Formats: sequence, structure tokens, C-alpha cells
Amino acid sequence: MSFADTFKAMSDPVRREILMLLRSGRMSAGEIGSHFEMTGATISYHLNILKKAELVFESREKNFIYYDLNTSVVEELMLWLSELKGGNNHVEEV
Amino acid sequence: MSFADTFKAMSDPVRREILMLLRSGRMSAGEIGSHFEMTGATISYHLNILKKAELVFESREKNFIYYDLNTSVVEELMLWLSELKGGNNHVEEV
DNA sequence: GAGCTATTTAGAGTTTTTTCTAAATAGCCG
DNA sequence: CGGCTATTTAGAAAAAACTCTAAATAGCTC
Repeated sequence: MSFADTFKAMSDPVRREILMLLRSGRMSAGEIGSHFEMTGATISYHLNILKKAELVFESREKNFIYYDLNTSVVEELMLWLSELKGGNNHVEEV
Repeated sequence: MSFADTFKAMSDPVRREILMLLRSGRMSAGEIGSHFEMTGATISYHLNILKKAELVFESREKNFIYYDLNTSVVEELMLWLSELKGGNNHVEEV
């Protein structure tokens, strides 16, 4: 999905925490859920948003679904921020 | 304001475009508004969110209010993303 | 296949966000 | 001062996001 969806996905604290959890490796939906005081349905909702933003990808194994962090999209985000920060084109200095 | 507010502020496409506009230097609220098909009131609303997130700061001059990008907060955001991406602590590799 | 476990989907309720119009504030300039 | 310009604030309406409960799907394992 689009760049806008990536930012949107990152804007929720629960989703950011999920991403942080995944830093240390793949985790099943249930495992992720156990870190929050929310129903599995809500966690599933958040995972879906992260998945659509391509910030995570899933892999099915037995009857578990594992989620993995997709660092390449994080890098794209950083690139955008870097442009924002460093973008000193257009400056009218002499 | 908090870190969460910074992400929230970045999550709206209008606000991201405002930040991008400010890359090339300070701009008055009116000038910013002229780049969008929205009322001044709405632009003011967005500017206020950016200001609370410390992504921009204002300086008053005559009866204009100029807005400037605050790159240091952008850097903080990048730092967070960098931690997310690079955080390979906790890995159980052998 | 029956029952179990893991997870998602559907639908509804609540809260938050975005936008507008109208009115208020603030400072300039003649 | 009086009017003008620039911008914000207030309040309301509409849209989007988040969360829950209940039900559905899917793939084990016995």
C-alpha cells in the first residue's frame, strides 16, 4: 500500500509497540496479543493495518500465524524524514 | 509534547505537505494556506497540531505569523526508527 | 470427523479527527 | 480611531479510527 498508510500505521501507540516487540524476532498473533490488555480481535485489527502498510509480513505455520518486522519499509520512512530534514534545496541564500 | 504526538502529527497528509513546504524556509500561515484548497481555519488547526508536536515553531512579525520547520524533532523521529530497524538485541542466534 | 486451539471477520458502539462557517482577536496603516 | 488584513478560536457536522462481543474460518490432533 501507499506511503500514507505507512505513516498512518505508525501513528498508533499499540502498533508501534507491536513493531518494537517484533524487533527481537517473529511472534505469533497470540503471543503478541498477550502483551496487551485487549481482545485478540483488536490485536488482529492492528496487525491487519500493519500488514497492509507492509510494515510486517505473516507466515503461516501449523495453525499459528507468525508476524515479522519488515525493516525495508522502515528504511523508506527514514529516507523520507531524511529528505525533510536535509532538504535545503530551494534556499535563497547567497 | 510527547513522542506519540509527533507521530500523530506526521500521520496526516496535509501536515506532511506543510512540513515539506517549510523545507525551503519560513512561511506565513496565509502563504501555507494558499497551497491548499482548505479554509484558513483548517490550516490553522493543522499548524497548531504541528506546533504542539514541536515540529514547527512560529515567530510573529508585523501582523503575520511565520512558521519554521524544527528539524531536531525530525531527527528524534529518525532515531526511533533507527532503533526499530537496527534493534537486533534479543536475537537467539548461535 | 469431532473437538480444540489460534486467529480473523462482522457489526455495533464510542471516541477521535478533520473540516467547515461564523465570530473573535490582534496588529497594522491611513 | 476606524477600517483592513492576517490569523485563530468556538461550535457543529461528518468521517475515520479504535475497541468490543459474537460468530466464522482454518488447521491441528485424537
